[in-house]
Amino acid sequence: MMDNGATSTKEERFLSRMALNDNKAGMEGLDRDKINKIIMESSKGSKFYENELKREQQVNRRIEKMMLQKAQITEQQLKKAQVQVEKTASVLEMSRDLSRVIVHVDMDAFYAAVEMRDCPELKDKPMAVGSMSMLSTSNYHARKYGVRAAMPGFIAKKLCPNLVIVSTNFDKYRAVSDEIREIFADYDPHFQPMSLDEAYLDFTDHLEQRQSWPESSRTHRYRSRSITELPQESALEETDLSPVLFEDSPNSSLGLLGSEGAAGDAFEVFGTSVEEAVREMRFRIEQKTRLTASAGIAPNTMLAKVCSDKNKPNGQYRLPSTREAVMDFIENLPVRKVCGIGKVSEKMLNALSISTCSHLGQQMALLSLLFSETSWHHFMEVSLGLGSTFIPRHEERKSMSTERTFRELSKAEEQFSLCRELCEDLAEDMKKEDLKAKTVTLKLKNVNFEVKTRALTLPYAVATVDEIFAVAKDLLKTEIENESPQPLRLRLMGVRVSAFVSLDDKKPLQKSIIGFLQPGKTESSGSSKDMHQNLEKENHSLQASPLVCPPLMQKYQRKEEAVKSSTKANDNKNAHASTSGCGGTSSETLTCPVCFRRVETTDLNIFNSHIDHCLNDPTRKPNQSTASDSESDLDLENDHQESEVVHRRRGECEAEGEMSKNSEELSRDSPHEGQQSLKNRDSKDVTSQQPQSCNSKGPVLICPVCQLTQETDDLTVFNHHVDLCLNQQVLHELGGQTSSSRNPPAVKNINIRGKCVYYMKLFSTFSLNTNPILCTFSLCCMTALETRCEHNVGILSPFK
DNA sequence: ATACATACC
DNA sequence: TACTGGTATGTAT
Repeated sequence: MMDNGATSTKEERFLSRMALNDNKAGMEGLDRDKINKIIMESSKGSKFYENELKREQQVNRRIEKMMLQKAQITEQQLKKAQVQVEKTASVLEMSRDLSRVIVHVDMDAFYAAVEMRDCPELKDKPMAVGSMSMLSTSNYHARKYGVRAAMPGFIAKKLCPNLVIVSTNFDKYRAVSDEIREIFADYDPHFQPMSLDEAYLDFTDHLEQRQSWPESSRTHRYRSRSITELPQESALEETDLSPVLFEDSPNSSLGLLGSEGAAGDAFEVFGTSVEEAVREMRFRIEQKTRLTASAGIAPNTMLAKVCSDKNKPNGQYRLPSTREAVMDFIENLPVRKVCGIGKVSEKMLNALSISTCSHLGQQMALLSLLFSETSWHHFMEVSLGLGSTFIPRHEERKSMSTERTFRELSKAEEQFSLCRELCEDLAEDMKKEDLKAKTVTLKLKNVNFEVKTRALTLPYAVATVDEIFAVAKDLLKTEIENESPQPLRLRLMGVRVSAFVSLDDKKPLQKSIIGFLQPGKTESSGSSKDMHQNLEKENHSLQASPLVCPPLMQKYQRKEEAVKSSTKANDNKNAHASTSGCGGTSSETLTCPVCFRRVETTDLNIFNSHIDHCLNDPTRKPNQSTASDSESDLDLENDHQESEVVHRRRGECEAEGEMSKNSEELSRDSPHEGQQSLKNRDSKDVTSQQPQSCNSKGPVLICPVCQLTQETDDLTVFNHHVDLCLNQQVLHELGGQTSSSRNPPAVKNINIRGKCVYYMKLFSTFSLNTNPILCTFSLCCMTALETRCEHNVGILSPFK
């Protein structure tokens, strides 16, 4: 009886893992039960099935644990969590940025569409790209049968016996991808490709310019059919493939359309609205490639991604940039649609009766108690309809790997030679990108589909076949020995390298910080380009997450970029300052990133004290100091060093909004750990925060942003104040016109903060253990940085 | 740092 | 017959 019960539960739960995923476009209204039955019948008893079952049970245990935890939560805890969550929400809310226009473009059934285009026979047949073992994608016809990506071909065949399976032609897809990317670049030169067929674009700048474009610049011709390589089918194809016009287009210029028959001369004029611009882009894609794309338009990437799916295929959807529209949109959005919430997260959330984003918002307090900080922060952003409002430039790669699946391989000898082959392939790939890595990971999957990884990090970097194989071989050998006298029965082997070091020098980091703080040194120790690269690298080691960049700092980036040109214009002056000013003798001094004065020491501890002082002393702020000429030069010089590197870097990730957010949440959300230890670590500095002038009664802290004293010694409260203050200042500053000389304080403060943050960043990189804490605010920055570095963030998503 | 899990295309 | 491959990141130890 018990057995029975357990078995039936097993089966039932198993379904959720194994069953058809019909949340993709083109899969609505299918006979799920029938499809699932076929899938089950095809899978049952296989090793794969058994393994999936095992994993499913693991997830179930995880859920049970979570439910147990949930049961132990008291009303009081929940209430307290609710307060925290609401506070965090209000801070997040303040950072909402609806000013950007983000577009997510996604080709429709990409590989399948390419194959259909090139083989008209396939046009009205259900087809898929891949193999009997695995499909990459299927056309919409096949989707009606439940055939979809990531399904093995042999099961797909059972669902749809007439299915035609075409093998992949990656070179072709890459070529098409290059074509569409050319078009993307016209709308956003910094667009971010997510795969061959998908990209995020920031349309904001394009739209601004577009307003003043003449019609001629917005006019695009239909593909000239007489030149088409496939003349006889092209007429058919055109009607077939080109539902270019959409009812939703606001000012559709139907009247200008050429007749269907007339080749060559037909053209269309597109308007200046977002919809028109995106429609134009999709039109051009189709004319150029004879393939269709779908797009989503929204104020951030997370939403844009969801929107692009909404009217797929060959459609687009715009989510207006108002809070109301966003919240309405989110309301009934299934959590599974959100990038970053997959099968498992969905199941866990479902167990808590959460299936839509509005549920997510309603249950935040609970979620904050049951999930990790990163997770619930992500949930929180999702529930508020927040996401990344800028397109992060592509980060340097963090790993490279190659793996192969094969029929059972049990002989050690063969395993070693396969391992070597993999290393050869990998070394070749590494060479193409000039990479050297310190970590080698071996991946093994046995015939029961159990996956194992074994890694080793070396004190040096490797790049050649022999070097990599030497490590991989050892790892493999250990595994074989562990299993002996049984052989390892493998079905997959893979080798991955990670922890890359930059090929040129890879100097000790300590040197770089000195270099950075010694303006003259840039010139003397190498070209500024080298410096740039060094810093860039260090930067990358810190760039935890390319995904979620908070709105505020994103703004900085754009701002800094705007400033960059003017900074560059000062290059002459800078060069002058650093050579004639103090270039040669600066090896004994460091430049304070707060006051920009030289500090005559090379002792970082002393220097650190100076900065402590500076941060707490308003008169040291450059905008208030009596900026003599020489100081201005220093200032510029400093900027010169930073212009290329720091400014970009700032924008990239160490977003200030994120910092305040992180620190804010960190300090409150993990009272046991974060806040407590922070406070302990900081107690001395809190005291030092107290203004010398005001050594009065109650505890007082000075806000580094508004400079006003805050009558509290509660770091959480103070922290919150600083966050609010910062947000307000930044928003105000950015909301207003260009920073006229009328309004320097805010700007200056921001800059100071930027440098301060950067400074902290360096320090956290170099693990300077002595006096790492400069002041409460810096601590927040630093903590936030550390948090970032350790936990990364995602997404926003997609990604955040 | 390592291992394993989740997610995305 | 037959359930991928590549990359990044989150979670746990």
